[in-house]
Amino acid sequence: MNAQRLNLRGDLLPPSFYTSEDVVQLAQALIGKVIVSLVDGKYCSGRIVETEAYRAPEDKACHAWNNRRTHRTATMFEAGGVAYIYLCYGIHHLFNVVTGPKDKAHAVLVRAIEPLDNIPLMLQRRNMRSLHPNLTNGPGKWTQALGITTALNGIKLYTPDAPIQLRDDGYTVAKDELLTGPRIGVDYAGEWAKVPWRFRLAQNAYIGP
DNA sequence: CGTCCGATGAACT
DNA sequence: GTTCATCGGACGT
Repeated sequence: MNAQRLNLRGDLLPPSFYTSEDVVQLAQALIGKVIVSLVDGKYCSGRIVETEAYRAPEDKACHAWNNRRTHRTATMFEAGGVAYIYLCYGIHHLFNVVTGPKDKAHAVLVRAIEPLDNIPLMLQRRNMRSLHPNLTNGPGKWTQALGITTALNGIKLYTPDAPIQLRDDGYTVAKDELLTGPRIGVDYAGEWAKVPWRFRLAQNAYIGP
């Protein structure tokens, strides 16, 4: 699909956006950015409203904790700007933005988006009849709505014809609109379960509680 | 090879 | 509040 002809909203984030070693700051910077899906020749998009930062080697909640390199975690060690997508509970495809330089296993989990373009397509993929927050208000829900699966693990997010793209349409987030708290579902990680690395856009209908 | 279990979601009571 | 679908990864044997 030709991304130019589609007149996608905003500007593609350049590779330099992803190079910072401060994954916690990048998790905040990604709030408000647009994620575009061009899967199966169809276009849809949404605005990122909830993220979490994961940072190997020290972060015990990170799959690459202690710099564990396996077939699954290999993608996290690549240079920033690629997708790390893995299967959770055998059902859900969870999407992360890999950040930082090569061999630093840092990533931002996108937990929720606000739907923007082609909502009928998202409803169809989710087997829903009408717009409701549970269309895209969870990490396994929004990926289903956008047609994202592990088949796209490792793709570059910054090329103009990529099936998943991150874009900046000028939307800005004020400091007092950014909610901060501990990450979800990582109780096994001891002290690392408590670090405030989860970020949400305040007052948005698609964020989790 | 066997077992355990997860960065979840949906359908229950 | 609870249960469970469903499967690849991780790890021990």
